[in-house]
Amino acid sequence: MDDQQLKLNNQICFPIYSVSRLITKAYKPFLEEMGLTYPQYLVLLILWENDKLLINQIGEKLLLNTNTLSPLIKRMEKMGLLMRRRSEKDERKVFIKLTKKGRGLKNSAIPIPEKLLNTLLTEDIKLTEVMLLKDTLNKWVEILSKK
Amino acid sequence: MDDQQLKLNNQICFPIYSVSRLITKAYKPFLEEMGLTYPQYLVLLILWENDKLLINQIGEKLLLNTNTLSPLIKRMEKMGLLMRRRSEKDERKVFIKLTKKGRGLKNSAIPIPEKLLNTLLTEDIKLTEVMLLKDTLNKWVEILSKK
DNA sequence: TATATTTGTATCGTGCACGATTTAATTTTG
DNA sequence: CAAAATTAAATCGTGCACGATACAAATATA
Repeated sequence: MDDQQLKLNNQICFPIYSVSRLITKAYKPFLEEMGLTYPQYLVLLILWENDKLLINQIGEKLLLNTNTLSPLIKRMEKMGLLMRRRSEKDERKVFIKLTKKGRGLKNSAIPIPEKLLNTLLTEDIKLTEVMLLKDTLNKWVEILSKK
Repeated sequence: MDDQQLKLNNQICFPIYSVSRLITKAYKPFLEEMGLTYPQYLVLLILWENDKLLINQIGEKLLLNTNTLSPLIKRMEKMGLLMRRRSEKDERKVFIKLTKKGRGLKNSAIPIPEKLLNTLLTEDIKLTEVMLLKDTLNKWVEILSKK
């Protein structure tokens, strides 16, 4: 039976799934200092770039729906990182805005990308490879998220 | 403030995390026909290659611990895909073995890798790129899982 | 051979993901 | 304008992930 393609080593998804989890794990010590999970960190990254967003707009950027984001954002509200406020013009909309505390965390986050990069780089993983992978995967995100 | 590296587009982890979820989603229609989730499919891939394994051995291959695998495997046992049997020589060990049903699913799975590849390939994603990415990420798994 | 340590698995609690459904507000349409 | 359709967010249920802990069996050690 021609089952070579069913071997774990030949799968395309398995290494992506594993590397995703391994890199999230690599972030963990840095994020724990800030009391954040990785998805919460992603929400902050977006809010540091955009001061005021709807839940849907955050979802578009992270490719997550409200069934994931609503509870996640409520947890972040409870942590004092952000505020939720209903739009007055359209009561269906909920604007998300950082609190001072949420904005303040940015300073602690500044060194993280470089620290993470350093944990990735080894004899066998060069900077050019990381950058190439990043560009390739960003392209994939574009293509696959539109399907 | 030098915060370029904090922009979502410059993150290395975000595209990996997103592509991982997007590809898992691409598997979904094929796996649903078989009544499987993606992690369950991974367990089957391993058991199709190795008839009889300890939970730990499955975990080593998938980089998952028993706190994830134990309930997952119990669900698969309930679905009639595999059996758990305590070793008689060492009562701590639990051997996992496919049932006939679990072995039989392999035939339905044979076409999946090619189907999935076809949903990935576009004008902008060539086969060589997929293969290169797979090899790079497999190398990363090796390196990162040993840290 | 008791005791301590290690090993293999299971359990617990929390936080995502995500399909499906619900609810309420707004917009469109007959 | 009233009914239908759409939109934005929330909720529900299930299944991972994973740190921490528990527990029993096996092994090592004093």
